[in-house]
Amino acid sequence: MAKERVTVVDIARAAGVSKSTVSLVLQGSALVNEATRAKVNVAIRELGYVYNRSAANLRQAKSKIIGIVVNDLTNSFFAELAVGVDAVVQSAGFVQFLANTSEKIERQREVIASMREHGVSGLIISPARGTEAADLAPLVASGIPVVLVVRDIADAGVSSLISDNHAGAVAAVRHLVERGHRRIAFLGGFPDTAVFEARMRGYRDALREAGMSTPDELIIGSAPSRAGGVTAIEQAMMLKERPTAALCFNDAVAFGVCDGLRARRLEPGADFAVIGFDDVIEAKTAVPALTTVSVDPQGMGDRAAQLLLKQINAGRAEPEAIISPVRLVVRQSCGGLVERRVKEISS
Amino acid sequence: MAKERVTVVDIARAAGVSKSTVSLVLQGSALVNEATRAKVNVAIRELGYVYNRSAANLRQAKSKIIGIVVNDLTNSFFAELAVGVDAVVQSAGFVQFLANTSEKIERQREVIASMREHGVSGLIISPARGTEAADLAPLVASGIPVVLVVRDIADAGVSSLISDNHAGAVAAVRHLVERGHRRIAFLGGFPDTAVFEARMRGYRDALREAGMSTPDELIIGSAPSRAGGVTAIEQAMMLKERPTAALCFNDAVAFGVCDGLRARRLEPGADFAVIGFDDVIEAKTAVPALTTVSVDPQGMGDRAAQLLLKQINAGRAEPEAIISPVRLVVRQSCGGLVERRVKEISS
DNA sequence: TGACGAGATTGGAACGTTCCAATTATTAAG
DNA sequence: CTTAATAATTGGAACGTTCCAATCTCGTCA
Repeated sequence: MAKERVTVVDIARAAGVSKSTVSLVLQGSALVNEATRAKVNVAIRELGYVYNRSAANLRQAKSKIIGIVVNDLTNSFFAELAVGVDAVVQSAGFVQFLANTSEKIERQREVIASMREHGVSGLIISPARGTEAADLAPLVASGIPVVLVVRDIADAGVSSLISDNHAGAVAAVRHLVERGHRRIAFLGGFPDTAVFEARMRGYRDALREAGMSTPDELIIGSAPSRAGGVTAIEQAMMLKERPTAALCFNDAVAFGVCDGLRARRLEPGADFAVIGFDDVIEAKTAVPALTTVSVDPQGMGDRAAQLLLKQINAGRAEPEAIISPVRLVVRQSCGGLVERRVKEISS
Repeated sequence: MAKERVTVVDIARAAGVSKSTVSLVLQGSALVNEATRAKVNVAIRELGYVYNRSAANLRQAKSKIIGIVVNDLTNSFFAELAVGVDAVVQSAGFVQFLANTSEKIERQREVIASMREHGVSGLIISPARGTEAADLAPLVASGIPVVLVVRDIADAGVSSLISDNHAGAVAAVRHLVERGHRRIAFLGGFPDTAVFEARMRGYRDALREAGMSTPDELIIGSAPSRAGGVTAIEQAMMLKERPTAALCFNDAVAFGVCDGLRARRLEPGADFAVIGFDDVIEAKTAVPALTTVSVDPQGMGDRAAQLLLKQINAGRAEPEAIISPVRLVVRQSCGGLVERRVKEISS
């Protein structure tokens, strides 16, 4: 039984008013009398009316849809980011298109086009590796607000929200130096990304500041995943002069490094210090709990969404580049707190 | 500079044809002459035309949007499920609305309503805890195809795709029994869910089949998360007669159980056998690699999307209840393969 | 009493597309 | 050369909403 669609004129007829009045109550206008508003509302409920946003946003240009495109939803950092965005966007009465690009530029192009066709009123993008300003040019030319997260793109002319990768890496390395480490590695990540570049620069600067050299052999790239971490630490342990500590590109790599250490019968925290980056949700509950640079993905999604909504409401806003502060969360994986840890667990 | 929207009549004028013809080339009709098609296409490119789907789907009822609502996107199982859905949905020319309910019924109601307003042509739902058939009634009455995943709802009258939880649990417990375990616990999960019920029943049936009793003290619920796993194993280790093995509600719990074991200086795999459920992506790379019942979330998302698309194309299809087969993937965390593992790593 | 203004309500045009029926141009058959 | 059939193209109505300008109904004030 293919039901006929119920439209505003149906409910207008049922309530004995005009469709204009119905439209007014739908948007909560103050112009309409309490009594008629009530009448209309019961008609709406009785007929099971569902609002047709396609029609509405054909008339007015504002769509109540925002798009979010992420490069790897499988990575829990991005999943949490999406959750953060979802929360604020939803409570602002918007709904989100979410698309996963799997780091494929072509896919990204397609989904952005598709989102434009659907009339999204703003876009949050965590760009795929290798995205260039030119890829976004038609989008920004159309005047749709865009917020880049996690990875910035030079000269794209849009807002961005990235974490303070340099400062985070500096803080992490300082901490390791204070703990007495002298051979500190930087493990994981693709060297051709801006994020890698920033974190690695922080690593180098902190070492230089401590009067230490930064031998290239201690910088070992890999896929930014758990599996990548395993291979990176294996490679590091092949060196004649092995490192005693590592700053990892991200938490996933750090977990992989822990796995790799255990495979060699080394206990992360006690025998080798490891620090991650991002502070994903598992970092706290892992054993040993991961010392990491907290980026708070959910909070970042939250802020990105706020920024986007602000720009949507403001019409044509100037691009802002926000650097999100970051803090080192010291837990057990970098050693030094071993006594406290044992005490906690036995209590 | 607020650009004027470019519409089909603009490009019709530019190409010297009528808007009807433009519409025809837009939908790739065979009716239009090659030469005019080409003319129209260059006009489209030159004017930077973007198709307005709102307008299109106001006229025709088919929307090219499907919705997916999940109860916890933070859990990588669901994130992977969403990725699986995204892949097939996208290559079918659809785009997905994704919403996260965080297990809140109210949130779920809102997002489903919102998706209906946006005219989704189908919905994949992993229902929040406590969802009842009545909650979905208005949705199914409207005739929109719905596929339930992961969690089924009795008498909802819609299709469902759930994994064979009972058979998976049976296989896992049989495996532990064959390895000589006699005290086997069931750890984690909320007891009031259908999934818990099915897995637990499989656990009981397999024990009974082996002529073993199933003391209630060995069944310990918790949040279905890593942290929940830690508390569950702690509780299990308080017992006078400790278990020597555990089937966990899901992989997240299993990881937590491993964490908790290590905190007690017990090595998962060697000193205590643990089996998970779901086979999330980290299960393979963890150390020890997790023995688990493989549910293949991405594949499940894939199949759910296929099923939904089939129903969308078929118009009004009969609800199907698909039980997705499941297999036990034996890795290192349940012991018995310890020698092989050492060999692998030293090679 | 008439004019005025505030408060409510309303009809109709407009948004950008698709679809139908109708038209024109082209070719083939008689 | 006419007619029929086929291939291309087209104008206009329709989809369900919003918005504007217009109207209607009161009560109030001079």
